[in-house]
Amino acid sequence: MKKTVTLKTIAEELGVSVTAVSKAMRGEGSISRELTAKIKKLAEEMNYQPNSIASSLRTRRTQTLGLVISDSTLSLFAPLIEGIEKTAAEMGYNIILCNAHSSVEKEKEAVRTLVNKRIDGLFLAASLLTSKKDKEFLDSFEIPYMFLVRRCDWDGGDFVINDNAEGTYQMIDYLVKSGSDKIFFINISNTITTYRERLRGYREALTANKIRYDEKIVSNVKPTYEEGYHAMNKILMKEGANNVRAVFCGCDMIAVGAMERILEEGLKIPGDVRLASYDDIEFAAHLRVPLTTVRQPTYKIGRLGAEKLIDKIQNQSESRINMVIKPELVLRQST
Amino acid sequence: MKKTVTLKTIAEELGVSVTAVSKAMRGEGSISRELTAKIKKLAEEMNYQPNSIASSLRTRRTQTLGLVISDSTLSLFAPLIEGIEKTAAEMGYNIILCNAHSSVEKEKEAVRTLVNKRIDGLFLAASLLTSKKDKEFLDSFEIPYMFLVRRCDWDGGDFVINDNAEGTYQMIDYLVKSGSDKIFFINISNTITTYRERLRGYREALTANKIRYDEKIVSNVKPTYEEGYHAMNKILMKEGANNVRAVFCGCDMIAVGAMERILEEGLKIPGDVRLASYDDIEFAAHLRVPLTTVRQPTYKIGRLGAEKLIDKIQNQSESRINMVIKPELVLRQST
DNA sequence: AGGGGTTAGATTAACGATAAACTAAATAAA
DNA sequence: TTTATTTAGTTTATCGTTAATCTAACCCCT
Repeated sequence: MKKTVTLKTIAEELGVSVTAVSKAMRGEGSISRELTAKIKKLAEEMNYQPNSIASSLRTRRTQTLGLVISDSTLSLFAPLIEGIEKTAAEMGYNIILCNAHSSVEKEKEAVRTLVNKRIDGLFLAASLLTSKKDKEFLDSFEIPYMFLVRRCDWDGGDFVINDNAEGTYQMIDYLVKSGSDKIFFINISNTITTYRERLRGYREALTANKIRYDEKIVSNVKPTYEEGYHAMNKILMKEGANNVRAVFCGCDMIAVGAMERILEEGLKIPGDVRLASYDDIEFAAHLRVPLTTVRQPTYKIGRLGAEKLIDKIQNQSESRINMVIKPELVLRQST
Repeated sequence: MKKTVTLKTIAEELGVSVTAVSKAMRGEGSISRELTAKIKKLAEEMNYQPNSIASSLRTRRTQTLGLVISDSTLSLFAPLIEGIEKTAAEMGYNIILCNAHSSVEKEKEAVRTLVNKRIDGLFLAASLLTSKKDKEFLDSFEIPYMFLVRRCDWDGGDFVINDNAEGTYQMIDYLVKSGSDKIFFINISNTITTYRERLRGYREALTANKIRYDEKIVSNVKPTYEEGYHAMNKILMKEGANNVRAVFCGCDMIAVGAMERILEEGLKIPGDVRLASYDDIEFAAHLRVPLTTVRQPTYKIGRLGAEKLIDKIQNQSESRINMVIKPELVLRQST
């Protein structure tokens, strides 16, 4: 085991001070061109690898951000992660990724671990720590944090989300205007705060179109294929296949399950049943029936979020970041 | 800005040494029950957050692993990442995620950055640094590293992959035995070393079934929807729609593009064209036509890889890890 | 009573870097 | 010529831990 090369190794070799080497490597302070060149050359030759840990301890900066994904399978968030990682990398930051597997306790644990690793900032994606009592917990660490995809329930927090009520409103409005008046709604479960905004959009769109809200055709399930499938099954069993003409799902994963069940029943989409949902996951265009859906621009949310959080870290700005991105209807074959 | 709470803060408050507090917090060494309790209580009250950076500097362990994804969009690797992250978390490690966006230089840069952050080990997923000349580069950092999904080209490296030749062989063999003798092959591009193994499986299966290998019906494209679509387009244009009866794609993303083009032509799958591919991505069962494919168990690869690498780190074992997982045929509607 | 062993904690010295303060020489300004 | 300023470094202290050594008190045994 040969000794690791540090600034000191280089300094001794050249008979200069450690500080001189440190400054030369960073191109900071006043070190002559010649000495800088000599130092860099030797560092290269010795394959010197700066120890970011030591540097971080001293500077109190790690150039690392935490990203906690809480509530869903990772694959739905791939574009979000990609957006965050890309932007962060461009700005000189790395990302530590944690998955909380839908557990509040795991999520808190992840936050603690990340804080202990002295991340410069934290992203909470689709977090479960959105209720007011979580604010104190998050604030206690005194690091900047930002919610993505799902917003916090208190004012003054930073977040980047899409306008769920608006997106749902537009979709329902479109469905009604194009001929559907009874729209079954398989919403995401009410443990996910977003469910409320989507429900609101649904109700407002109905009201605007003078259709009475009927809670008997609204259900709530977890955002998975299986639950979508079963929810759809329940609807078909209860209502009879002929009486289901339009279904709106709270997210694409649910819609994929519902779609499977509808096709299994021998029904045509959109001929017999019109099906729409929310998110626009990557494969929405290539599903059994290409899916009409509301696009939630997760990649963009990631990029914007990262940009803003890093800006905040670097400029210690106190300004609130409350971005609500307009969603976009994507009409495909399923309606 | 109130002062941050450190071991020293606690030690002074209680009039004991910093070491005593350190030991008590870790439950190591000999500190009395009473003092330990007192220390932990105060730490809790002061919301003490251990500084892992300082600890890492001293212990030369960061409990952090690097994961570099090189060559494809993140979403295809979501299960892999999930597998790695989950296992790592269970064993007390965090993951820093880097995306090299198909650039060798970016990948090297990512490795350097991670090494500088003193990760305890490194995963290279679908790496571009698999050729022999990259060995020296990777070895120079003196940290354990492991290839996932795509193996290195030299002996003695650690990797967990699936048996690409075997999987392809089985699929082609199945296609032939079930009636197809002319199987178009849209393989992944030859910049991806895996292409060779899949080609080998293809050829061996043909040979075993006494079919002559015809390089004119084999093409190579990047693993994207667009390139799959265009490759299929080229085939249809050149051969005429009636002369294409079976297509095997080097990965599912290519197949999704090819499928779209085939359906666009008005051809039925599998009636007119049988379509199969490799990977079994999450949505393979829910595509326009549910896709017959070879399952590459990426989640499992992630879990196994993480387990083995961490074991290696913790026990400083020198044993080689060369795991080749048997792939599995998943037969669906498309054939 | 004296020696050996344990227990509970304190002291000291790193880990590898950087910030802050300082110095000596060179250069510019008055 | 004298003073101020810049340049090119050095010295010292510190970031927050932990490993290694050490000490004092206590216990047990013969």
